[in-house]
Amino acid sequence: MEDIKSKLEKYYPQFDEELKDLIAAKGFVKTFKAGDIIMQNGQFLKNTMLITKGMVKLLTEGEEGEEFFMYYLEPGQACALSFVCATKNKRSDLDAIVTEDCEAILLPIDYMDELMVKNKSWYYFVLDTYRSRFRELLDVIKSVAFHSMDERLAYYLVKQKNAFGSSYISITHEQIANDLNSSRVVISRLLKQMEQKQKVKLHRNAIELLA
Amino acid sequence: MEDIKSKLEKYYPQFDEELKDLIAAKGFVKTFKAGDIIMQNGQFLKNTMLITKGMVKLLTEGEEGEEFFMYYLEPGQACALSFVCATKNKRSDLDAIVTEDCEAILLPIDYMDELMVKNKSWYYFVLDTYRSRFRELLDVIKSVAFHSMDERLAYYLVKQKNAFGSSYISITHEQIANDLNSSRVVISRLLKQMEQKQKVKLHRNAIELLA
DNA sequence: TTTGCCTTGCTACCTTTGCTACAAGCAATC
DNA sequence: GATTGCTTGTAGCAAAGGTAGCAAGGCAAA
Repeated sequence: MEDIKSKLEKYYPQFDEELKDLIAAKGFVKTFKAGDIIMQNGQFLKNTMLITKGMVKLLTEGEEGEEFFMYYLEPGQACALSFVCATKNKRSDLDAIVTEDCEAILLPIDYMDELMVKNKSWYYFVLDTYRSRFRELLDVIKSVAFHSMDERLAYYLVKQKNAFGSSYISITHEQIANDLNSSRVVISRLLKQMEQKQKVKLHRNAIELLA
Repeated sequence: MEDIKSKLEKYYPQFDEELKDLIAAKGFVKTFKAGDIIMQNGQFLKNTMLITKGMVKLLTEGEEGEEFFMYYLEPGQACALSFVCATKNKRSDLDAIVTEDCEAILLPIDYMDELMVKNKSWYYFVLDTYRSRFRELLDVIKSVAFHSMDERLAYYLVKQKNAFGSSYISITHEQIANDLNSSRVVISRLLKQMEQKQKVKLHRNAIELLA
């Protein structure tokens, strides 16, 4: 239990003592391996998840199983969907896949309503999570609606760089194509052009962002 | 004041007595004309808006002023953005334009925090609004990410039909092109194809959805 | 009635994106 | 070192979507 509390102190310092104690008492830690699917379209959620380690990738699926990358969740962040769905026991709309071995504190959704009214720091946290996810979705919409593939690719690479904190991005062209719902050939083509413009340096299984 | 309360009873029946009384006491009614811009990108929000008449169109803007339609707000609905931005006094990300003369009850955002903790029916309303708007954004993303222009056009027309409750949609090709961030020629082309497939009947300044 | 504006239809043409196919390169394994 | 599989580079082609330009028709104000 003390274990949970120290994790909360590290990654969720904005929580007040009362909240941290409650989560430490009622929550539990769960770990996931890279590749695990921790949430799937259509599934019911029973817990709110507070990420404390690793990285989770959120994506949406098309009718024919196409994927479309939306955003990453890092330590200190929670899944907005788990709030949304929690309250009314609704199904989720997104898939969440672990990209780096991951650890999260799970809190049964039964406590949600009570916490929202009783604890101010939780209330602010939830609203903040909503706001940032809402914003994230808006950015996604803007990028697809207003930008062509080359711009989206550049935006995507920057997002990767920020998420993983390195200009050396380990990824294949194929994976990028999946995330952007494009095709491998197109991505390779555009990356070549970017390389000619000195924007990236291409390696096998990796891309280096220049400047 | 009684006026406000009867409007609330009609369009927001899920509110409990206490909440309706409070809104009646602290809120005020404001009317807007078609074409009015009631919220603009970058603007601070001072009030939460509960629509009681007319129709408001939410759209996002690209860097070069391109528009992109997202969804409509009807009586009984509130702007999720006004919740999001309210709490932390953040700027809005969307534009809201009145498409049909509109009336709304405005409630200063100062009451938001208090209401959330004190009033359950308000709390549920806010979460519900979040969920439906979140879903709406997800649908928008899916439609742009996975579907070609002809499918998006069909989806758009159905959305219009549902919003205005009529298969006879008063709109020009140019306006549709703006909403979908496409071009007039493309929309006219696709509409012609739809007409040949007996899916629509084209009129001047209007489109009739068949079946 | 005439004038002018807006809407729609249509043509020609270009760019972007996507698909198929194939070759070359790297890496791991036997 | 040969085999196998995954990744990347390229070429050729097709479809979708965007641009420019112009003509015709409707509608309304002068």
